Amino acid sequence: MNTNNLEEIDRIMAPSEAEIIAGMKRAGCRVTSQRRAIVACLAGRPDHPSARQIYRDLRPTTSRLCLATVYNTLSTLVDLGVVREIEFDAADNRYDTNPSPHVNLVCVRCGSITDWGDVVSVTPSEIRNDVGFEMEELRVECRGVCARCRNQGAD
Amino acid sequence: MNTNNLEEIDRIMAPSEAEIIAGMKRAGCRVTSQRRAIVACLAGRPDHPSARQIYRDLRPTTSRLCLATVYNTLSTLVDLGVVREIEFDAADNRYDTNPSPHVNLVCVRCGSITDWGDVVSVTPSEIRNDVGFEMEELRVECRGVCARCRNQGAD
DNA sequence: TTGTTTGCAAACGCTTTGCATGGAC
DNA sequence: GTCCATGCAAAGCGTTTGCAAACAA
Repeated sequence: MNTNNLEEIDRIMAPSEAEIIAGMKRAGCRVTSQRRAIVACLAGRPDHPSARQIYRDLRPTTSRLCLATVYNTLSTLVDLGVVREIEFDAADNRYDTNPSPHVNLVCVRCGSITDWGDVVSVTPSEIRNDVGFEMEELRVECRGVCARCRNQGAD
Repeated sequence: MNTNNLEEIDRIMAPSEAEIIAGMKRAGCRVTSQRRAIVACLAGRPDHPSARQIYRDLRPTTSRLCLATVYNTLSTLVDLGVVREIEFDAADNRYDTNPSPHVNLVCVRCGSITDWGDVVSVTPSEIRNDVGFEMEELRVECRGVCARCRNQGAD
């Protein structure tokens, strides 16, 4: 299987805003207006914004929001397992609501991160039997130049 | 092919201290005592130390060394293509002298990073034809618990 | 001698924390 | 009414930078 439409993947696999909110309530978290806005912002977009990006996007329309709250909320969502943290750049974490294994295509020029397909070549049992390492999560990051940047810069 | 002895991989694939020094000279870089010490420290070990770890290890035996120099030297080595930067944790970059494609086994308990095997499932042409993304580098990071930590903590 | 590299210290950017206020339950 | 979440500001931490001194070539 090789699904090559990333928006389709997101629509099928990623939890919706309502599902995330429901999960938070189930876990005993309080659903504040700020958290609702952050979840809506994250669940609705196909890219993988950083905490700062989310803050900048939300600030004009969200009353009473500070950056620390964005960080705290994202941390909560990561703990809930509904959001994945991508340490793409040492100085800018990105967040992803797509829990299925996939390749992150990271553009080194514009910094965009998009999803692509799935990865099945590395199996937990293979690694465990070999070196005793218990795999919990697989991150595949493909660094390069995205189509848009390739078209813009003549390189 | 599946080479499962990571030390063997390092010995075969990773450039030696002398090779790295030679490469620096070839590129017109000056070989200072600090740079020599940093290269020796990095080339001789199978793990993937951070800049701070290198600094701490070298400080007792290296006269006149500061952390900025470690960062500068590592940056130079990355530019030369002889060292790879691994953004494993948002607040602690790791450096790797193994240029061949492989899986980084990252232990979420002790922070150790070891190499494992090779990865061939994702091909640049496949991605290029699909979404126009020009792949330059593939990073595969497997997060989990290493054998030593599994044995220590009863989990 | 020349120009790169170093040490030092300060700056920088992202992230976390402490505490009083505010709001969800 | 309780207690968790927020805002604010300051601190924390890794990393980078500016500049004069040191040193490889």
